[in-house]
Amino acid sequence: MKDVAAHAGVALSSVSRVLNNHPDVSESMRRQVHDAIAAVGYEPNLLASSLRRGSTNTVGFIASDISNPLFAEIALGAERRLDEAGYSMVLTNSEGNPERDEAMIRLLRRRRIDGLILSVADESWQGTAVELSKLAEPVVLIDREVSEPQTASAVFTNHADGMQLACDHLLELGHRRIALLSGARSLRPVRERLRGFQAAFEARGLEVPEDLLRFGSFSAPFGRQATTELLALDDPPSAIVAGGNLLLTGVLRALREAHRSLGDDISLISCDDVPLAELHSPPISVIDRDAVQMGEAAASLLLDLLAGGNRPRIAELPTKLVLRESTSRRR
Amino acid sequence: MKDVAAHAGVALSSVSRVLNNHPDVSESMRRQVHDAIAAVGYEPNLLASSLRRGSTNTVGFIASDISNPLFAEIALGAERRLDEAGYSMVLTNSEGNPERDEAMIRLLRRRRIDGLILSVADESWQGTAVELSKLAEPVVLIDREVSEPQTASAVFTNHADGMQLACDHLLELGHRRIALLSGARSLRPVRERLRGFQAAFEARGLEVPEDLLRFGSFSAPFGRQATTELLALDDPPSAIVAGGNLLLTGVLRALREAHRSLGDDISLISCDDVPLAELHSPPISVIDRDAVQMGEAAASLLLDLLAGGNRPRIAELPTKLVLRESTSRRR
DNA sequence: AACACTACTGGTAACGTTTTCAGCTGACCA
DNA sequence: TGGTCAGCTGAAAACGTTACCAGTAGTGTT
Repeated sequence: MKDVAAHAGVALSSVSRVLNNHPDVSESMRRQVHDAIAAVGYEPNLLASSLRRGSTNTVGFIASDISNPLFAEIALGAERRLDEAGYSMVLTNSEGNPERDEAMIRLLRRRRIDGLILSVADESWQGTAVELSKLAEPVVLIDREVSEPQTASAVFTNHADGMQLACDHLLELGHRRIALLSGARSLRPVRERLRGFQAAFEARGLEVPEDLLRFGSFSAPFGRQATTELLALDDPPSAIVAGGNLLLTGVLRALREAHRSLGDDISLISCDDVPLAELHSPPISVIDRDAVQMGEAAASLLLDLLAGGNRPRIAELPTKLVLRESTSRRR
Repeated sequence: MKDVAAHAGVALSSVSRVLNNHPDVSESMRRQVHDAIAAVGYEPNLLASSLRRGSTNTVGFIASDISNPLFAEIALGAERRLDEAGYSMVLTNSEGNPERDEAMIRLLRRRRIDGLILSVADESWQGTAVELSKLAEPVVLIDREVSEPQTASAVFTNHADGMQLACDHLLELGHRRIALLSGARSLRPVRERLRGFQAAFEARGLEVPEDLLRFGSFSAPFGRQATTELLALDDPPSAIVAGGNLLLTGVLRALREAHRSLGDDISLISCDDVPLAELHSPPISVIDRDAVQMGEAAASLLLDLLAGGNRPRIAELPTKLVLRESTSRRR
């Protein structure tokens, strides 16, 4: 910038004014400086600018698993919305590890991000709460409830509704032994889905098959192992609800290994629509939601807080049941 | 930091020395300062630090489509390796849009990243070359060849080999009318796969079925449309090779719509192993590669350049053919 | 002719670090 | 006793911006 100023024969501050298109700058000055910028090949230093301004125009996004297409879509939606508003987003990956969550929050805080969108790997992890409490900037949670920043906004999915619908559909088809595979109970979606699951049974005065509830992790290996165990029970389930696309792959592997015919021997509903569900034969029913829209909603809530809206807000997005051929009347 | 210094009754520079554990600092000083840091609740400002040091300890990663699990895995591998080396990675998404590539390179440059890993959306896009040429920091390309930074290292996949193997397998099964669906020719994998495809035919003295070659984009809609068109030909293909997981979903939709039975009416091989390929019925043969390893290799090459290795290097990773039941003898 | 006012410009002090340089102490040695 | 040296510490100058304040020139007003 000094070079530019010297080359244009003007003061440093004038260059700055041109760059930030401040109103108090004459047309001739503007031209002069722009010429000098081109001549010198000037490249602004955003570090210095951010340091001085006290804001980075950057928001952080911590995903718990970026290779899960669901999170990728959420990130996509958020980035689009933020981009429109002139913010840039830095995406990081905790790989489902709460300690990485901690480290990422700390790092982004020290990088002086203006805001944070995240979906923590474990809601009850203390370290995460500590790091978040040290963060003065606005926070938006994605499908998570944590104690610490009471000022945080959040975007929730109405998992309970979708699950109740799905479960009700299975009950309608005559299924009673319905299994539920899900992640750890320290995650909101897991608790909410369980709530919907129970509600469906209770609405009909039926007892919830507690022995068929499996809470482990949102991973393929867990889905496979849990399914194998369930199928080996004396009184095995006639229907399974898988709580996510990774669990689904595990379930399908286990079913294949056990030579069970989907939709025929056993009914299946999964959560979140992925190509695998649609293109499987038979096509698999899912409880779907709009992930891109979730990301957009999260970004909007954050932008609201960044603009000075200091009351935290909650956005709740719907789920919908997509029926395909993986569910059929109990034989 | 000033507060810390005041609280500890020492100089600013001493605090800095403690923080960067410089050798010239007494035990008592270290304790004093650490106590003050805890008391004051000091939080380092990485912007200031980076500005002064002239390095950010950050590398950028520009993916052309983060919701593609393949890129997500590459990013994962890269981030792990960089993390070990004390670098942090900021991930951005060009959404396959070369103009976003440009904008992202510019932004990261101005943020003063120490290095860049990227897979440009379009190798022949001028703007990208211009932005890259202005970047003094080391660059590693992922499966791309671009003119500009001659100093760039790159990690390539041996697509030609895998494709030749796949194609040879189909020829062996008696197929002659083999279609190839792929992305734009301005991408290295597309050219290389075509090369392997042609090589397989030429090795047997057969003519390449030029009318069955379709270059569009790595997207589901293109896969579907191209497949539909191919099936409607007077002399339709008896086998299809799909150049990626998104194309695959399009192909499968089109086949379903046309009521063709996979492996029976038509053979299919896809590129990159995804759960859909393995769990489809029948399971789909693929040309596979290790995406995580690609990311790690890219990071290693970059770290090498960052450590002062100024000769660009190329790493080539293998592909392997995984045969499943989507390929069968031509009837 | 003095004045106020607008429209612009230049100088300079921050922002929060790191790094260089010089200085101060005490120990050791001749 | 004086000198060298190691071990530590403090002061201050950067890094590249932005924002405040003061100033100047020109215009219009009374």
